[in-house]
Amino acid sequence: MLPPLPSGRYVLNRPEKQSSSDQSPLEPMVRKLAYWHDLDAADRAALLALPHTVKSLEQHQYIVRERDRAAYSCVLLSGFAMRHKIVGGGYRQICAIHMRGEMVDLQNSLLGTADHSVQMLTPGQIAMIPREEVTRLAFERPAVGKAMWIDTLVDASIFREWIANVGRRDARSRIAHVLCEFALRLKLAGLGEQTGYQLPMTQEQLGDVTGLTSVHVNRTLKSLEADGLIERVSPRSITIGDWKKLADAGDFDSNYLHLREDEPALA
Amino acid sequence: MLPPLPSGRYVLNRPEKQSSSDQSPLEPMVRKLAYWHDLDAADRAALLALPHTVKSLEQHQYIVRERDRAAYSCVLLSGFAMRHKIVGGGYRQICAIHMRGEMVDLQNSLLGTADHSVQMLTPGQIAMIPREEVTRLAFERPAVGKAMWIDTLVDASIFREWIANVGRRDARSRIAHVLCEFALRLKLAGLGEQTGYQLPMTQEQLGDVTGLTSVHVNRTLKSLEADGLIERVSPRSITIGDWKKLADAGDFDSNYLHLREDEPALA
DNA sequence: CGGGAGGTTGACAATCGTCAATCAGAGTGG
DNA sequence: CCACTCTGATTGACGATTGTCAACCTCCCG
Repeated sequence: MLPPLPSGRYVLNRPEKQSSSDQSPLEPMVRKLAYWHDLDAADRAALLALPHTVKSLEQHQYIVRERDRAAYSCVLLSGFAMRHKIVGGGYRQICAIHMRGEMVDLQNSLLGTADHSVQMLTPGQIAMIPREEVTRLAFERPAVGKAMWIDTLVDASIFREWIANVGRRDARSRIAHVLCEFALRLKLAGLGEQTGYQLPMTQEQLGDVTGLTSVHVNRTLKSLEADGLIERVSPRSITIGDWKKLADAGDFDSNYLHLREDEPALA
Repeated sequence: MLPPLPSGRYVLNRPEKQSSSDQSPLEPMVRKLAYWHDLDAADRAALLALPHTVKSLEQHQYIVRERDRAAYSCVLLSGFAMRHKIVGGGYRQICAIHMRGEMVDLQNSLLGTADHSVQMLTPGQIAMIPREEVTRLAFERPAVGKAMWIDTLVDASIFREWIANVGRRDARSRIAHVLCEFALRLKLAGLGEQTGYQLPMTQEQLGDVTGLTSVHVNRTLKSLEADGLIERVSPRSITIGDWKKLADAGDFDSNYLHLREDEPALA
């Protein structure tokens, strides 16, 4: 028996009645996986046929809490989420930002207990898939399994880059670097342009991403703006005036995102 | 055709002649994978039967270089290795330390080009396995595949902890934290005790792990020693006098290592 | 005995955090 | 329509952790 679902509003889906339609809520996940590895029609159909429950979440609502034993794998359908850890003294470190189509806890479903929390940054929706269904499919269909494996490896590559970012870059470079990363990832998810986008987080959260205080984030953003690398008409809107200058300031090289070579974003 | 092997001294192995012996160089890898997921006799035999070439490496020799296209998956048989990234300004960040039995580039074998370098910290030996052999086995034998997948997920969990370590802890906590992590991991690999071990790196490298300068690492170690949390008879030897005090100082909770519950190291 | 790598120490500088006040905008209720 | 409130952004003054520079020491090895 699966444990009871967390509280919230639910929309039941009957995948067998809509799996052939591209309106399935799981469609963004298929698109993301197919980006990493070729999936044939049967692979895609099997993914769309995964039993799932769609749930609407409010801002700040938890998807996974540290030390949970997750029974579901969750796919983010809309909105933004973050992974974070709380360290001694009550400080928080955000170690990943997730957006539409990303599988939010493949990690927690194969491992026993969650080693960190996942929380909504904005309101949004998730699809909950029983964890055994995901692992079963991964081994029944090698193409699907490889795509998922690659997906976890790319996540790990981003973790490594973030270690370098908070470990060895100064505040200005850290901020510039994450602004570049977000530009490319939002564009890939169809949620923004490389030349500008809406930041889905506060300056305090940006501080928790970069290991800085919100005060210093604020000063650094202002300095980047003063030097003409970015523009901000409202606090959350980022316009990248000169990509090359921002990428230089952030020591940014998109290699670690493992984008496909036909991706024109590498400039 | 596989690309030519890098230069170095080689020892050819004939796995079919020794796969039933526990003297196979791949034995430490099997032990590590079996720690994550039950492997039956056939799984173990299939792992030991993987074609491989043993190679001796000197200190500082590279296993993988950033932007390489790796054709082999490497298993560390002896010695220590590190993953690192070079950031602008020539600073280096070490993002992982590896020891006996660990698979050093599952990441780089499924992904195209390496996003970081892997380099020997000490002299040692690796086994090189053609990458298709590894992925083939992972999907032919689900238990092996799951063990490998879990292995990459635990690596990712450690990356996340290191993001939090360099992002949100002060120098004293960072150093204490890595000293605790090394104690447990060295013990698990049978290379040390939880109460003390030989650190396989210089203070400068410890600085590259923690995002500090070697000077500050030195002062911090001295301070930990002055407070009785550790002892050092020689610069590289670490004796942990009071595990609880060191773990407290380092805000250390072994949950993220995903050790088995029967592991007595959790104290 | 000489050379080199790594460890140790001190003086000083700089980045970044802390504290605290103020400001701006969105939503709410009267 | 207008206080009122709350969250997040902005700014300044000051302090502290950590980096930089430079010297010296210690040990190992040829």
